[in-house]
Amino acid sequence: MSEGVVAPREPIKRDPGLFKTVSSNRMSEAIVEQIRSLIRSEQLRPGDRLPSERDLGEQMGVSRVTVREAMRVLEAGGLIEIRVGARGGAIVTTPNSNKLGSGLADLISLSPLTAAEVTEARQVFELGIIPLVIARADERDISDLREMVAQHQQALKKGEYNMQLSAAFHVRVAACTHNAAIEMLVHSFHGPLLMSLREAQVAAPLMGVRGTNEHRDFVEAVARRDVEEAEQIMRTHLDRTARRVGRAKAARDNA
Amino acid sequence: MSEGVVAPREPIKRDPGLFKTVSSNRMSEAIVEQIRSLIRSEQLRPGDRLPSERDLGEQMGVSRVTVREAMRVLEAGGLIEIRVGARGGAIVTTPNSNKLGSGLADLISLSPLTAAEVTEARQVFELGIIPLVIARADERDISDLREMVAQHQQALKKGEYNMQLSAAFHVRVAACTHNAAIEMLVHSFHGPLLMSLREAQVAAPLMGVRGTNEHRDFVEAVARRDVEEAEQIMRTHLDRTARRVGRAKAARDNA
DNA sequence: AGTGGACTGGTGGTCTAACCTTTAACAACC
DNA sequence: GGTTGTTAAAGGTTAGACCACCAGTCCACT
Repeated sequence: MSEGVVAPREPIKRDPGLFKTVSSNRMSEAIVEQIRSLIRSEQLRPGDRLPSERDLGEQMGVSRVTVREAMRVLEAGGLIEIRVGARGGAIVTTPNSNKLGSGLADLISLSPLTAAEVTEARQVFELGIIPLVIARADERDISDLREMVAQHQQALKKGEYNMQLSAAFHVRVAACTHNAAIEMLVHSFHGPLLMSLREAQVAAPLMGVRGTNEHRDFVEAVARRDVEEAEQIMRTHLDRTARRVGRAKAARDNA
Repeated sequence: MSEGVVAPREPIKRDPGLFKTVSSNRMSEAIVEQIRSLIRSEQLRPGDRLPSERDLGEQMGVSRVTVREAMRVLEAGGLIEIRVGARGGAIVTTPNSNKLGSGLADLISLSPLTAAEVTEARQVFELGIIPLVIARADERDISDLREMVAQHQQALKKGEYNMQLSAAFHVRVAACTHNAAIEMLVHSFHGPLLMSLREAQVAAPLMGVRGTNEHRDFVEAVARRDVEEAEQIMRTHLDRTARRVGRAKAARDNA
């Protein structure tokens, strides 16, 4: 009797992402979504200025505090920039990989990822793009790279070579793919990584000489469209970095 | 006369980062920094509950509104989770790749990247990790993958196969590298991609059959530790996806 | 004529003090 | 024993006020 009738079924568990879970019933969140979608649909473009908090609140029928919370979220997400004072207000930012990189850096430094893991991911990626680099690098790319290497070797002689320059080289190489996503990823790899490698750099000042030489050889391999050689050089180059990360970590662990 | 005397020099431009630009003066930002550093230094650990907004404001000598803005920023950054109701409050979250991935997805989807670019980056990365996958996949990984493939083929028969399942497979493959950074990256690739592919999926219902078969073959290649074969299969698999993205874009452009 | 300084209006930043909504826990009731 | 109401604690929202900041304007003094 008690069993047969309309068994009290479990709440539906399948299709967990079906009902757009959404809402959270937070007005500020709704505002965030609205503005975000306006930006996404390009009805709001980088450089545009949003109405003032007071106006926005009035137009949307919410209080200023609620609008402000939405602004905080959008600002934290790097979508808008907020300026105070006359002619201030919220301004839609041009999304750049810097923002993305710094956001990434924050999350990475707070996440349980180790520098070794990130380095390995970077190795995989930077090696993987080499065929694309070689297939797509044009004259401009190659002459840029050659010039960059020359400058770096100059800087090295003056003792001004540093990780930033090295990072710039790797980013420029990635740019040879003419794929903004790849460039951006490599760019962000070199953000948090720099932080965790700065200590390592001090302990390994020789990196500069070998590193820049490898950069030079790599560029020439690209110029010759020699995939094998380029990969070989880059693999060696990145492996050394990886080992350095490993050593830095070991040193820190012992300290 | 008027030229020679104490030329009105330009304001000093060198050392642009000398005066540390005085940060923000925003109290809420100071609170964010304080709590963030508490989390970073592990004085606050995942699962810990922060004091209530009212208490926090009292302890820090600021109003509740200000505390709330800080909470919004921390929440947006994925550092805390906020629950309403009794025993609610701000809880330090365990940083997981989901949070990071969704943040990434947001930035990617708002940046001027095309689906094709992201897809290509994904191809590079997912192909690049295959040697690692094969080197490190253990028994557990392989049996998990086999089981997953079986489930997906079941789902396919019932017409319940979808992009989410496919994405889950690729993420599980990445997890075989036992590198959290790699897993996270692949995970985040499959966020925005899903969005841009949903339309494509409707137009290409056959994907499921071929796709799951390729998944199956790939897993067996991994089980045999056959790098060449695995790479070959995955390359074909990803190429088809890439072409589908291209077609979807073309269709959209024509519409 | 040119410069410096005060003024003004609009903007974000913060505060106060209230009220509403949601939720877990507990107590009371059937 | 299970359901249901109550309560207290938490976040969510509102309204109104005040302050700090900043660009532009204008005026007085040099």
